[in-house]
Amino acid sequence: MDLIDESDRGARVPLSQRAVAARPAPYLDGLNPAQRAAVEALDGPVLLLAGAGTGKTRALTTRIAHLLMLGRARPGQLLAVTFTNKAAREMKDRIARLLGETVEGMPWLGTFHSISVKILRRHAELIGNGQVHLKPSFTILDTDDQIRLLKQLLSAENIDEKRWPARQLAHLIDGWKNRCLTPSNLPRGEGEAFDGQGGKLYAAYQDRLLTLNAVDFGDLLMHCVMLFQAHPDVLRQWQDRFRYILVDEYQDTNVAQYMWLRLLAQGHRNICCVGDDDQSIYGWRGAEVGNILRFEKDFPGAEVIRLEQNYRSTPEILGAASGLIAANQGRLGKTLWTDAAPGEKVRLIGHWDSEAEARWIGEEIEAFQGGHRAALGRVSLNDMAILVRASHQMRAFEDRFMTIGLPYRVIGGPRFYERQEIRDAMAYFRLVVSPDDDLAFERVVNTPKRGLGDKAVQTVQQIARQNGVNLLEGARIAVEEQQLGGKGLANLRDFVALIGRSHMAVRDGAPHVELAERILDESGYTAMWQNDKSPDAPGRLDNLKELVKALEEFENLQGFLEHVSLVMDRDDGEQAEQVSIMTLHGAKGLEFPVVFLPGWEDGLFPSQRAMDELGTRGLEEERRLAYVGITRAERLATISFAGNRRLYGQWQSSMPSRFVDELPEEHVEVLTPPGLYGGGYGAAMAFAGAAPAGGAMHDRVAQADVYNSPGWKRMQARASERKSPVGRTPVTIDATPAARFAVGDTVSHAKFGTGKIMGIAEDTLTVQFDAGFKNIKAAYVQPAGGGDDVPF
DNA sequence: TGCCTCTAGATTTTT
DNA sequence: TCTAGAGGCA
Repeated sequence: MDLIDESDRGARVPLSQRAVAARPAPYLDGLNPAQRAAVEALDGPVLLLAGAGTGKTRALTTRIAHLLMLGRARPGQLLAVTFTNKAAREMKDRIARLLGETVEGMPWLGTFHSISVKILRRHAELIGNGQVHLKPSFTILDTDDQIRLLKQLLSAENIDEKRWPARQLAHLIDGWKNRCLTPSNLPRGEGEAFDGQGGKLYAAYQDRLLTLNAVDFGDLLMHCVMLFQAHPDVLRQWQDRFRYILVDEYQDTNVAQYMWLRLLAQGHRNICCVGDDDQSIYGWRGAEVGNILRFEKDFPGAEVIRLEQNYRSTPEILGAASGLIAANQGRLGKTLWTDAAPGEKVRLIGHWDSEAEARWIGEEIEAFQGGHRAALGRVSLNDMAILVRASHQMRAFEDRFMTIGLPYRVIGGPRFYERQEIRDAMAYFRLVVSPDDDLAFERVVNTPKRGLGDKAVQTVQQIARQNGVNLLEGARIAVEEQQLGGKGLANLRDFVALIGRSHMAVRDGAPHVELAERILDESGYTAMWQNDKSPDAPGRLDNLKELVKALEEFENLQGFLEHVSLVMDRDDGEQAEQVSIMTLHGAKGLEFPVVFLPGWEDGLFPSQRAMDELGTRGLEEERRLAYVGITRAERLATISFAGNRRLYGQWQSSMPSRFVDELPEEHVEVLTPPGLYGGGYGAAMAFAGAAPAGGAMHDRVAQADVYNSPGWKRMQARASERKSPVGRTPVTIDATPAARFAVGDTVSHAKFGTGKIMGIAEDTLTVQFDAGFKNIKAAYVQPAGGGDDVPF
């Protein structure tokens, strides 16, 4: 196999290029000295320690541009690795902008996983267990497929899935793969996990994957490393190819990724890793901060360059973040500084409960938006974000914003290709393209319902096994030999015929977009959602349309499937102004002028579980998360905590986060919550002071004092006053602005489903949903069907 | 087979 | 409180 493209040959730099290199490089202008050093230190290992907001991406992309402009490497000889597709795309765009559109794309700029796929497809036949080996057309299973496969294995082994859930096994196996532990090199003891069966099940799972000609996400990296280790000739080819290696977010690499990089970098030794040990927040999924802390030992002679000038935040925000992170041990150490003008201090406020917190933040956002904070001027909703520790915190904000009609967007949530309808449709396409895909068969054979339940599938599986064929073929035999009962038989016949027909169409090169639509229509899948009355059915149909539209960009179904499992992202177009709500993890790499950080309470943040499971290490990772949160803010950060929080339907009281006390006082302004009077500091200070730094934190007496203060009582009254209006009579005040509705009408709402209007006040409706009474702006609901006249 | 009811469990998430 | 999954019943 010829790995080296013609264009890559000839390392000597032609005169013309040298002349080009001698020209002044305008893209270097405007870099600060550290950034410039990062760009120009081209040879040998380089560790670029880039603090938050220090122009890391700029340095990285300029470095790539510089390498290309100097003719040190051609685009195909640069390996640039990121963690997410989004980061890869961003980097590509920025390089294109730096160099003008003339430079051909960089084929090896991508995520660890997408690059690994490319490498693996070229050497698939070298991966195997002696009997079976991978074919270059292997499919990539996602977490869902993985779990279903493991469930099958567990039930085949008669393991009680209740005591030993497939999810847990999946997690275990992922962990092993993250550390490049194959079933055969699993340390003794590790395989004893999972009721002594872990190692055995892992081996069975890997064998099963091979027979399915499939790999999971963890395999992509692990197989590559194994390939490199077992086949030095192959490794050498790749080492030779990649003259320069660049790695983004190095602090997030796991052991497998580290080994992968080390093997590849041993060729030219030109590896540049960019990262920030203070922003390592993915330890729980295998990332090893140790990789970055150890860099200089791993790559002797490494040059370490620190980017410390921050261009994002005010000195107060930086001061607060730096003060907090200073409590962590074992850092490489950086001191962020800025020459930006002083701004506002980080604000700290305590609330009575999580509802009051959501209410207050909603009011603040409206005030900023309206320009009622002179210092900041008008702030667009797009420039404000709420960053939470756990996604369940989002609900309070969603409920509140829905009520007051504040537009928001939740970032995160299930990705486009993880949605049920997308995965179903994809399974149809997979099966049509490769009839061997048994997992796809199982997913769609009874979706929509065709009267083919567990029993029928079992029969098909049996027949397939007896005949040594795939499930689709097994189904064909079952139909032929009439091994199934009435309705199911006819339906299965149609199903098999449809897939067979479509498979032929794919082979004959039929137009794939129409074909895809036909598959979804004729299988009854589209009809299934059209007949579905639930409020999210229309959205699902839209998603299916979007999926079909995405197909247009590919030449055929195969090409699409190849891409989608790794690369497909939901690109929610920038539309109207909306506040962003997201998790702290999701916010990494983003920045907003105004940031709210709610829920700073011990147990929630830092999370109890992180501390229980990982002790100090967990606590330090949580602290880094806090650091990431604060440093997202450009101009104003507001930290808040609540004395009571509803968790799983129960009200629980909580103490302010220990991180609150670790904030350097000089950069923090303590706000008095609305409704609290007396004492300049107000109850927030008393509350914050109730948690002495370190040590015995849960001082019930101090807490009780706070709760007995008049201010808190008043807040409590306010809080309960706003709770559900049940028990009060809804009154119609003025129906004109919401003229299209009348009391008694049935309406539907994106989140709450259908409900009945109980009252109208200007443009706000009081609606009784299954979930209870809600006050909602009329614009957020749709009339739903004829209002039946059931009296309330 | 499929609908209904009950129960247990419940971070963070990319690929 | 909400949800997914398991078991019971038509």
